[in-house]
Amino acid sequence: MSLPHAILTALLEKPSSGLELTRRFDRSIGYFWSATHQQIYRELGRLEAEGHIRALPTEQPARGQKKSYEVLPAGRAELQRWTAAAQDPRPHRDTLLLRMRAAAVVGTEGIEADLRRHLTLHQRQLAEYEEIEKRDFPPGRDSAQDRLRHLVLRAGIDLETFWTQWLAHALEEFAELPGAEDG
Amino acid sequence: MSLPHAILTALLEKPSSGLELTRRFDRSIGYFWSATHQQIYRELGRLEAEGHIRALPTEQPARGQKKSYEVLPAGRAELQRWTAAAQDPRPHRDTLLLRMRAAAVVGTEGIEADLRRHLTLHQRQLAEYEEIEKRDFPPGRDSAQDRLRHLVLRAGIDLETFWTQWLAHALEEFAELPGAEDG
DNA sequence: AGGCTTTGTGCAACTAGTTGCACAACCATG
DNA sequence: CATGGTTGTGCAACTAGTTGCACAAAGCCT
Repeated sequence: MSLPHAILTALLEKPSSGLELTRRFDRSIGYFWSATHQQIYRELGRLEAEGHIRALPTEQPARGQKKSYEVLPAGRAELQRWTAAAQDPRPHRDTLLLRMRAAAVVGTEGIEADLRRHLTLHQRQLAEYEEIEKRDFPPGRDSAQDRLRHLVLRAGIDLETFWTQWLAHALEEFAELPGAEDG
Repeated sequence: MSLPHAILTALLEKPSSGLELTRRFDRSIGYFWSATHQQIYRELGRLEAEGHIRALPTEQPARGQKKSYEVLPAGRAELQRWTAAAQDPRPHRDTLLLRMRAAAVVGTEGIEADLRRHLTLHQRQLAEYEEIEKRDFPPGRDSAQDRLRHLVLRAGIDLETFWTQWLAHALEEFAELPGAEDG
C-alpha cells in the first residue's frame, strides 16, 4: 500500500494535476516507485474521497479539463505516520536473475543478446542519474532536505553501477564458457 | 508471468512436491523470486493442465498425500523459449527509498530506528549468502552450470553489500542532521 | 469549416500476488 | 485410543498493478 503515499509525497513537493504527476512519476519518483496514469487517477479519486487531498478550485473542472490537487492536513499526517512506521522489506523479484538460473539448466542459447541490451539500458540510466546529480546537487548545498534527496539519488546511482558491472562481468563469463552447456 | 518459469526451473533442478518447492523458494530461489505455498500449488495445477509438468505416479495421491511433479518436454521447451526471449526490466518498487523521500518532506521522526533494523536484516542476509558461497562454490569447480549459478549468487551478495553500505551511510548522515527538518 | 494531433481525465477488464482459512493424513504421547 | 502438533494440499476472497480503450477540450493546418 505505497502508491497513495508516493502520491502524497509528490503533491507535498508540489501540487499537481494527474498528468503532471504521471510525468513526475516517469522522471524522478518512478525511479523507485513507478505508476501508470490510470493507477494515479484511480488513486487520486480514493485519496480525495478519504479527505487526504482536495482538488484546487478552478473554473470548470469537467472531463478533459486540468484538475490540480493539494494535500490536506489529514493527508500529511497519514504520510508522516506511514513514513515512521516499521515495515519489512518487500520480497524482490528479478526476472533477469531468474533467467540466468534457468539458463544454467536449459542452456544459454539466446540470452546473451538480451544481457547486452540490459547493459546498455542500465548504462543509459546511470548516465541520466549522474546528470541529475551534477545539476541538482552541486557541492555546498546541504540542507537536511538536500542531503536526504541526495541520499536517495545515490542509491539509484549505486544500484545502476552495480548492474552495469554485474552485466559486464556476466558477459565476460559467457565469452569464456564452453559451447554446449545443456542438461 | 515468471512464477511458472521459476517453478519449471526448480523442478528441472530436482522433481519435487509442492511443499518441497515452497521450502526451496524460501531458501535459494526466493532470494530473487519469492512465492507462497498457495501461489505454488495454484501454479502447479495450471502447469499440469497445460501439459508442462506431470505428477509422478504414486500409490494414492489424495488430499494430504505428498505429490511430486516432474517437467515434461513441452515444459522444458517453454522454459527455454522464455529464457531466450527479450524482456524489458520490470520497474523496481522500493518502499524504503520512497519513505526516505517522504521523510525529506514530512520529517525524519521515527524512520531512523527502522533503517537500523533493515541494516541488521541485510547484514544477516549477506552473511547467509557468503556462507552459501563458501560452501557451494569453493575455488576450482567451474563447469558452465557452476559459473552461472555462482554469478547469480554474486548478484545477491553484491546487492546486499550495497544495501548495508547505503544504510550505514544514511545513518551517518542522520547523525549529522540538524534537529528540525520539517516543511 | 473539417479533420488531425496533443493534452488531459477516466472506466473496465484482466493478471499477479497476498491473506486467511479448511482439511486430510501422519506421528507422538499420556 | 483420544488429543494435539506437524506435514502437506488446496480453495476463496481480496489487493495491487497492468492493459486496453473511451472520450472531452484545445490547438493546428489547409
